[in-house]
Amino acid sequence: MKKVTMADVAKEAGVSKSTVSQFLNKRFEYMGENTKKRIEEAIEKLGYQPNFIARSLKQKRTSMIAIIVANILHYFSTGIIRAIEDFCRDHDLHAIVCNADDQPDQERRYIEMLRAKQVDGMIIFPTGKNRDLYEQMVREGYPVVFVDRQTGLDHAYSVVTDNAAATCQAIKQLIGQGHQRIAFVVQPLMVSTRKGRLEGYRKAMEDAGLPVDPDYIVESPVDEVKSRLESLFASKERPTALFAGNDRMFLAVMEFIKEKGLVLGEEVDLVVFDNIPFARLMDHPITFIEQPAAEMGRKAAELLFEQINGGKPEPEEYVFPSRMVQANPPAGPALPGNRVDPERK
Amino acid sequence: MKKVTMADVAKEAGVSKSTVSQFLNKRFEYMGENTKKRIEEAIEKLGYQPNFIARSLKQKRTSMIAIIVANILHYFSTGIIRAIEDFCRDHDLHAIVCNADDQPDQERRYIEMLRAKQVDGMIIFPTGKNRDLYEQMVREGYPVVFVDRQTGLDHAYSVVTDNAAATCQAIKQLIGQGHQRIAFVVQPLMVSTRKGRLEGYRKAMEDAGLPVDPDYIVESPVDEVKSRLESLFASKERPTALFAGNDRMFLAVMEFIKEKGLVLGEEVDLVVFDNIPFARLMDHPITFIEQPAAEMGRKAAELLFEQINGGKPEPEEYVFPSRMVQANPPAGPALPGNRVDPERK
DNA sequence: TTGTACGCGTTATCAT
DNA sequence: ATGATAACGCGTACAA
Repeated sequence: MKKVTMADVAKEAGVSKSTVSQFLNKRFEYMGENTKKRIEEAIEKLGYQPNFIARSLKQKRTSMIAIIVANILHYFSTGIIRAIEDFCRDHDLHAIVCNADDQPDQERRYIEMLRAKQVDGMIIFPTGKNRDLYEQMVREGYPVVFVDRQTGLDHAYSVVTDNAAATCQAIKQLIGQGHQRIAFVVQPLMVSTRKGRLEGYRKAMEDAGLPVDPDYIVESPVDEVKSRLESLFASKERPTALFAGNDRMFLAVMEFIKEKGLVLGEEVDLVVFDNIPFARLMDHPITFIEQPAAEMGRKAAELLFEQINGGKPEPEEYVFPSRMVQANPPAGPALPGNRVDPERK
Repeated sequence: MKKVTMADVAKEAGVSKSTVSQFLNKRFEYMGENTKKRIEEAIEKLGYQPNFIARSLKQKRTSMIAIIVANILHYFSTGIIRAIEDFCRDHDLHAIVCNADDQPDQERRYIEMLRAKQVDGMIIFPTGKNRDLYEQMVREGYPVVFVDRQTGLDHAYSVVTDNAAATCQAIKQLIGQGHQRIAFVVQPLMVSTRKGRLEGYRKAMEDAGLPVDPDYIVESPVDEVKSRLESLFASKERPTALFAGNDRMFLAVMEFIKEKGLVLGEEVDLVVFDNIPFARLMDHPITFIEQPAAEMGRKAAELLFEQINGGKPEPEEYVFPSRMVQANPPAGPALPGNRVDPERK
């Protein structure tokens, strides 16, 4: 019940605290075989467990890093987290995960708390609204890596995907299939990822000489998407394809499609930025843009690890490519009625 | 860049460390207005941040609790975690999450590490294989709450659901719909939840006077389920209904159903223990058994909190009821061809 | 009302 | 090879 300390072990083994400390830190070079054994036995007998808190106080390092994730509900986030944890397991680090729930205040609270707790470094999915904090950390040389979203800061380490390029490619594929009215459904454009994806959409449309109708750009919180789509479908010519900005948008869009009784692959095609675990269960063709979460998480962890150990990795920004994944590629005829043959223009 | 300590603040403000400490702990009772202001300014000027590590060492409490989850991939787990985090936010605690990945060794590693890190208590989804460790913690009076699964330990706090009763009810519903050959698909029966669910299945079958054919009890790791079902469907009379032991089993079972081209609600009915976020997107009728994750998480956090503060909550075991949720209740005729009218026996 | 001095459990630096 | 002692940054009697 009582905490047993190094001093207890030392007394039990008939040696001094420092010798016990040496033992624990595996500095056996000058240690006699039998003192070693005596200490071992004392530890065993007393059930001694070292106190990390005390060690951290002395060493000024906690062997803990923190992951501050903007929203843990994204499947992509958990993929990154798992990769970081794997890295940590192999490098004698421990990761603690905090969920900002898309709220900048929470993010700020966590960052401040974690620095007070002396975590050795952080990997942050920035909400985007705490630039002053981000900047301060970078300026002070505190180890930090930004993931998924860009901060616009100089000399900040970041790991992101090619949002614009991947989206552009996917939209071009839709256009190639004959789609001309493509709605772009996205959460409020506060963060770099969403802006990048929109940019890719714009580029694809413009490259194809298609108009970018602002009405087809549905910028809305997740819980309002259905009604926004409802009005879009009521007031305008219906889009023949939809782009969902991430996995949570996808759920909302799917609910809309289901309630509306639309048939995917016939009345409407769908592209989703993000992969999801149940993609294979979908009964209809959908295109998912998959980001390499595992590689990204690993790279972020590596970058942080190097900084913690005093390194200055180069380069500072890593951009990973995404790839398209087809769920249930359509087997039927090439051009359902709602599309325009791109050759027949 | 340099860490600024209480001593620096004291010097800057021209007072002593203890006065600064009083200030930080809001013991203003006997403090002069102007010393107070001077300290405030000094803190501001130096950008002082208290060091939690040092505080923890002194106070023997870290204000951190740990959640050790058997497998974070379960949707149910994340629901519980979120509820615990909410509670912590309101009680000046911080929760750190560790994923044992269903591996008892990992669980053991985490538990030992976290105790060394002096976390104030733990909420554990036990893998089931570390009884000695669990028992030791309970015996030492270390604050701990077990969630989801039972340990079989006396005087251990636990929060679980009525696995047997809920399963029994769901199976009875299937039987009431005319099903007689119901396959029970579950991961290896190492933990109490799975055993409880099987017990509920058995009871429902026996109560209805139906045979419990061991071939219909498919006990298998997730990644082997498909082939196990394959052989079952090849060698025996096909089951007309399936029970999936949890959400991951559900994914595997659905893949099987899809590959096999079976039509849910017609050729086969499905009951799943666990709810999932995309239940509403399913195109076919499925019954989900939903556990009250939020309430369970909250209760677990409360039980832990009370223990940390020296309380001995009563009772020790909390059993929460689950409820059935229908996705896409069938609108069509009551008795498709593959079922037997229960009245016509 | 404020300051002094010690303890928390460990590691680091010297001695021995 | 091992031991004595001083940090680490904070909280807290107790003294002033």
